[in-house]
Amino acid sequence: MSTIKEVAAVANVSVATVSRVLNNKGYVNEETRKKVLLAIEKLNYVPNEVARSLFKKQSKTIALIVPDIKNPFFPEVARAIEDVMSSQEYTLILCNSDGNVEKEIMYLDVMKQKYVDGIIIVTSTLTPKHIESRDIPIVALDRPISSDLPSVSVNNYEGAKQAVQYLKTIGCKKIAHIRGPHAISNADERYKGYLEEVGHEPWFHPDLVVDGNYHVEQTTEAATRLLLINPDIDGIFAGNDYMAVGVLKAARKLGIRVPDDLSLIGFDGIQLSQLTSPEITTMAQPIYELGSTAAELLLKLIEGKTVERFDYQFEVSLMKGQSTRALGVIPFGK
Amino acid sequence: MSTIKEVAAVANVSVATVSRVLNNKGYVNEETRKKVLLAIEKLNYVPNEVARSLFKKQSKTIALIVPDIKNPFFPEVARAIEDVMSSQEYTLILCNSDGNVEKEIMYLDVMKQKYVDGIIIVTSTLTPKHIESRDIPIVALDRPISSDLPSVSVNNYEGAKQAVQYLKTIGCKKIAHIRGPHAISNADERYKGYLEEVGHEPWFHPDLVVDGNYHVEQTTEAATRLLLINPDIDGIFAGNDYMAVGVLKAARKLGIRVPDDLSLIGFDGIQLSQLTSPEITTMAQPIYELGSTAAELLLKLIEGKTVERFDYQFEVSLMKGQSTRALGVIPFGK
DNA sequence: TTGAAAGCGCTAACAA
DNA sequence: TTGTTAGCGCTTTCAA
Repeated sequence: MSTIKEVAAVANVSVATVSRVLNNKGYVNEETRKKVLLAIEKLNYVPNEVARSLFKKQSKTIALIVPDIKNPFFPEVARAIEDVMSSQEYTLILCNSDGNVEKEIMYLDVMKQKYVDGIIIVTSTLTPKHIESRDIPIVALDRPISSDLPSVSVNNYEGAKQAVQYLKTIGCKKIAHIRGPHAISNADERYKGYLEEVGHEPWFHPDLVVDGNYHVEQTTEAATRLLLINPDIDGIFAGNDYMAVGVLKAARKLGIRVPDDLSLIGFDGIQLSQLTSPEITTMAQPIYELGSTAAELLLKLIEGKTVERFDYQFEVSLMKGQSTRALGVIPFGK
Repeated sequence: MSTIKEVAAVANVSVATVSRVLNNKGYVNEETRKKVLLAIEKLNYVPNEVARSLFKKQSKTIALIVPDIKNPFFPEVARAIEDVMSSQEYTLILCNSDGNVEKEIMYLDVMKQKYVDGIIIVTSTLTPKHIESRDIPIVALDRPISSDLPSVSVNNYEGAKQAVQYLKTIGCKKIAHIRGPHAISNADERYKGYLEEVGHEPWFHPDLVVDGNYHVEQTTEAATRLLLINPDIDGIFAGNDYMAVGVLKAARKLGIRVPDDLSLIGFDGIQLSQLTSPEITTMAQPIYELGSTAAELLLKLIEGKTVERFDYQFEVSLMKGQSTRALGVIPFGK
């Protein structure tokens, strides 16, 4: 790999001149520019980004910290983020925290050491203190950290209400909820939305809410128990699509037909929801847009531009699959 | 962020001494070391990795180039790679190439510019020439580039044969194959394995092989047509689990019962194969091990260690799900 | 055992 | 319009 010095030597100019043509900055004679370009071509020269970073104190690199890239929600946002980043010549570092504070902090510090220009993080455990003390642009994704920190998420509460309303609309008379982890804000919001819609129904009972913990296996077990104890449940709102899959498995095992006997609605709109049979009706987040918005917001923060908004909250939309009864269709045998 | 200079000033020593204690290199008096450590503590100092990189010509960073992180196979390897990398204090850059040569080359060059220490790549289009001219440690994952370039993959041919043999074992009399893209080596190998097993059967016909192109929708359509034209097909070997999902959707649409009427086997063993109902029987790759092996191999290459092996080829193993008939069970109505 | 100083490859004052 | 030079923060020779 050749250096700017070598280019300068070949072109018979100073390194400053080479730097000028490289960055299109400052005056440089057209003749000279050509000479330099020729030398660059000849030596197959590309500037050393590390040296540039050292001087400029920025690396054209950002980090994405997620709990686990294997969770199918995250590859979708990661792809969106990488798309906008690479279009701006930025590079994306991927980190898996397992939702573990120590790992999150470790990554934060390592990234800072590497002069990473900014960070997008999905966390339920980090506090504003952790962030502010590190003074590096950060945007929270999926789960806001605090109201005065940049974040991109969806209206989980409203979305959950709409999900349950839809189940009511199609005629469900007893609706259960498989909820996500108590420590995660979006799971709480969705739970609250559910409660708001059904808490005052005569049939409502707290036992209709069970923990799925965002896991398929745990959900399958929990849903199996739930459906065994309450055979009259005819609607389930799963806290996310991943858990909805678990419900589907439980139903199949028990011989309960979806949607004939049981209507199921999920949340997220990840690709997986469209891969099951039946396809899962879900409250879809604009996942790609979440990622790209977070990326663009971070970019603005990095470039010191004033941002008009700090917290973006998108709405979710009903995506009808085959896991819910069609409107007005009376199920067999009822 | 404080610098080594400031630490030196506070500790009242030279920067060289600070560097020595930082790196545990060269002689340094126990007293002096303590002074320095104290200063470091006091200033909350962490060394600047970029400056280090510039000097050492290495960045403790590697890149992973995959076609698309949204393809559920890749998050699983990415996680494995990141696990071993982060345990060695390396950082992982993620790139999506969409299987596009131009993008692959672009990323290769950008990574080189960033002093990335090595690259793990999943590609069907890059040639040895592209790699060698860039002289940077590279290991090919999932798809070997050439026999003399480091690679980690599985025995696709053998795996495919075993898949088809299993379908025969459980009594399938007419077995079709949904194959992956023609340009991808592993899809070809799996196709060859299938052919080897059934090419000479009296019932075999080239039309039993259709293109799924590693896409769910395309597979659903192709499988629908296939099953409509050949209602006597009782076994399908899908080129990967992703496409097997498509077959499942087609079967459901047509009212064909899996596994009662049709036995289905996939390839890969991604998590998705266990999320469908029925769960898909598949030839499972040791995905995590593939990733971690690639990572370890790359690390050795980076550190200039001699490697005993350049091409790792793992075996796949049958993972029984519910998409294939149980051995010896005669299906209803036959 | 320690420090001075050169240098990694680049950018940007400043001077010419 | 161009060149000289200091400096980004670090490591490592070399000399003391």
